[in-house]
Amino acid sequence: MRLTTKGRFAVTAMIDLALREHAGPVALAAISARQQISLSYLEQLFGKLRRHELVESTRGPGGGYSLGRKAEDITVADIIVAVDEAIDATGCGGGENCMGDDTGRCMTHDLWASLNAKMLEYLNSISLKSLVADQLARGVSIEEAPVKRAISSQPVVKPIKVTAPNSVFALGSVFTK
Amino acid sequence: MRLTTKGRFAVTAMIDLALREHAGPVALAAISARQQISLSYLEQLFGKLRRHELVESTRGPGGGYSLGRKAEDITVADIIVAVDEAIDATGCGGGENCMGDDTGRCMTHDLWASLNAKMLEYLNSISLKSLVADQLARGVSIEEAPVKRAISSQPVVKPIKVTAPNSVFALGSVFTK
DNA sequence: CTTATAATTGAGTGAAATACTCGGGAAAGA
DNA sequence: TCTTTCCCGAGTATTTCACTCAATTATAAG
Repeated sequence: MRLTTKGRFAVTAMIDLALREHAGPVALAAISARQQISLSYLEQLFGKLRRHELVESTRGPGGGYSLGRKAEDITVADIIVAVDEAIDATGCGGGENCMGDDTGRCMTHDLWASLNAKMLEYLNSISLKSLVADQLARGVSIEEAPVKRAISSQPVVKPIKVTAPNSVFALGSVFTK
Repeated sequence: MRLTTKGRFAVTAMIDLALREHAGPVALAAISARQQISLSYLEQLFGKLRRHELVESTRGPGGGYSLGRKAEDITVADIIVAVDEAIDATGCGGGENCMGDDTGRCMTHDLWASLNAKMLEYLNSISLKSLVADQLARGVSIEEAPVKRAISSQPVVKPIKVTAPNSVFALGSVFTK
């Protein structure tokens, strides 16, 4: 597994969805507006989420997405894995000898595998429901999105683009070398 | 903080160094040969490790690198942070409002901050000394590196290049958006 | 002093992934 | 039919990663 801004967006979008799906499907356009995530990008993310059965789609007017199962049965790890397409977590593959030594496994194999397990365990311990509860506790308005200032509906301040991964975590997985 | 193959190489190299520094400085060329890491790349990594005082250098013939402090006082987190240049771990910066909602912090702020803390805590709990002990227990030979096969000293099998990050973990940090 | 060794520095490079956009299409309700 | 909304594949710009190359400085041995 791996965590990028893509995963962060996905989790954010899923929280947004979970917060308002009680009144029927939520359209991506609405999430896009509220969370300031590009619609096209959201479509891409929700395509993956749907294929992993984390959400269900309803087409046509009044349509949108709803959760594929109960919020308490969806974990952060589920979401991340869905959008970031988990890669072989163990790293350096089973048989390959990934180092200069003559021992079978590389010196850091256990270390990374263990770290990976820890992360997964943690992210798996957090359900979407608990994240939603956090938001409610903090008092987010489930109602309509905070409408944009009237006059210049599109503020001149252009959104700062983050093209790069600007990652906090990124750990080698396909340990070819 | 973030974890890439760069960090993995650094940890591997540090283990190698810790394993053999008892007999004086270890040259990068030796580590390069044993761990199959490009010398130029190691130079880059050790430049950073030195600036973070994790290693000390000795120039000239017979020179090389030695640990900057005791192996039990160097953690995996120290090494990762040194080479991957920790970026603001909290993400989405203190004052910036990083979302469409009107609450101060973004909906996932606490989540990532917490995950980051967990990882750091874990990586900080593992000392270089313990990694070295693991290797010794597994029976690595501290003696000379397994010398390359005589005839074709450079095997025709060219090392598989891993240009990409091939990351397991990568989480947004500079949450500009 | 000379020479070889080894660290030190800085700039540069290719590939690949990330973070998107774009455009057309297909289902479903009004 | 017309609009809304999901659906999907292709394309693109920027960045980072992983790594190389060239030149320099410091030190010890001869």
